[in-house]
Amino acid sequence: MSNRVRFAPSPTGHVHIGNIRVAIFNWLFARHEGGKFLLRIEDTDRERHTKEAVDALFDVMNWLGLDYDEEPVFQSARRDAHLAAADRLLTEGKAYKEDKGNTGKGECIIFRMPNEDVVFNDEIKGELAKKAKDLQDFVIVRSDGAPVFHLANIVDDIDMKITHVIRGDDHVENTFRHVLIYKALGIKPPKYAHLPMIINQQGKPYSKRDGDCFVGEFRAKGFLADALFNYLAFLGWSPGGDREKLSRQELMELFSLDRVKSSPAQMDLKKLTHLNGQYVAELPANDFIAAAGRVVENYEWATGVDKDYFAKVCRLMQTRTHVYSFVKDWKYFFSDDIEYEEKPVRKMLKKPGMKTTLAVLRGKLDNIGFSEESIEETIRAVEKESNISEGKLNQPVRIAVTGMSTGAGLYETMALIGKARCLVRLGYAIDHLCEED
RNA sequence: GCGCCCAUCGUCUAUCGGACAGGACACCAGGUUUUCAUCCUGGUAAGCGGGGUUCGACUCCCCGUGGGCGCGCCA
Repeated sequence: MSNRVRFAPSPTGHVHIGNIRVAIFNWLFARHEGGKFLLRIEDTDRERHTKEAVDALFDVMNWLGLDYDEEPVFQSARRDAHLAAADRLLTEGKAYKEDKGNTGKGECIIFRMPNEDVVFNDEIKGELAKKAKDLQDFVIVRSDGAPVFHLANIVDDIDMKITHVIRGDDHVENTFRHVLIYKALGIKPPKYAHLPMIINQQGKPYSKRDGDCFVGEFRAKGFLADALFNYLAFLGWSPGGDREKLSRQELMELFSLDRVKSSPAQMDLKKLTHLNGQYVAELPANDFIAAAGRVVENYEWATGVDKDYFAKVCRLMQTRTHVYSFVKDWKYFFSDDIEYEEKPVRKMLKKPGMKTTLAVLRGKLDNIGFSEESIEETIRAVEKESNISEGKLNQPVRIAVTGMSTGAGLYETMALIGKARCLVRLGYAIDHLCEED
């Protein structure tokens, strides 16, 4: 029989990065093995399960290309099956009823731990064992009649014929109990593989307070699904070679559980950004234009931009856009109300003689055709006249024209922005940013 | 507290008893670009500590230390 794995999230509205990585590993395993990747929505925690939360989950999975093979199973719809299993355990004496702790809430059903040690072989961590004395009886059905996670999870896995349970490290302790339930039910447990956790900058488990912990946030910031997928696949796993940028197809072919590490991995935003930049750079120009266009819609300075002009800006900026959010710095292409970086202004513009030099340059630029070549020639000429070494005038001009110290090639940028605007900005810099000579 | 797990450059990792411990991100330096970004080259940087086992340990074992997880009528 072919392998069957499942991703079994409890939808809360936001999909956590750690959770989605579990989904990715399950997906990769299934696709590598030619098995089935199934989805089960564990929506039994009534108060948090909403239609929106489930939709958000589907949306994220779809975005990342995590396609599943059969209709998703909703755990809430399987209550009868869970309860039937509990009844069976009850009649066979493997569980009992009790008002645990005399709460007055009524009787719940409690699984009776057999007095025996438990051992299972984890595909990643190796043999894991637990002494009988370290395990206690536990509730499987609440006094209000609702099945508890441990029971529901197992009964569903059995019915879905799950062969490998690939989940987070935080479930290791549960597994000892789960193995015992399987045994009580007379069913052979699946194989288990526990993935190391993802930790934050402080080396602590990722929490909601860390920011950047939901898939939606990465998407909103302009990370590409393929890049995030690639990056996450390499957290806690590596194929062993020197390559780190791998296509989904390659990842699928290379993936195996025995190369998953068992120590936790820290998320590195810089590295993700770098990887993402590589993916962005090789995007077809039109895809980039379309995506950047969607981002730019968020800024009033880009309303009503000319399509051709925008395409030209994109052509200039694509290779230096590591993440779409960088588009926020494109304002100077579209508006004269630019924001100046303080430090470069101080360093490059507030220099003795700069005011005069820029004024001379402005005067000359006013009389040329404003092609890339002529702009360059003019700057060179002014440098010579003003006794400035070659190339040293570029940065001051860049700051004056764009407000920033980095960007695309200066001449291309100026030519694109256009003569009129460049002159206005040069004028502003001369009057307001330069030091009096 | 008890139990289980984990431990290589700052970070992600390779190594599966014998190599100058390799790569990537970040960082630094140089080169290219008469500017910026890319790009190229080079560099800094690691086996938690202590015992064993062995001819030989990052690798195997034990003890510490540090960290994580679990010990719910949450999932």
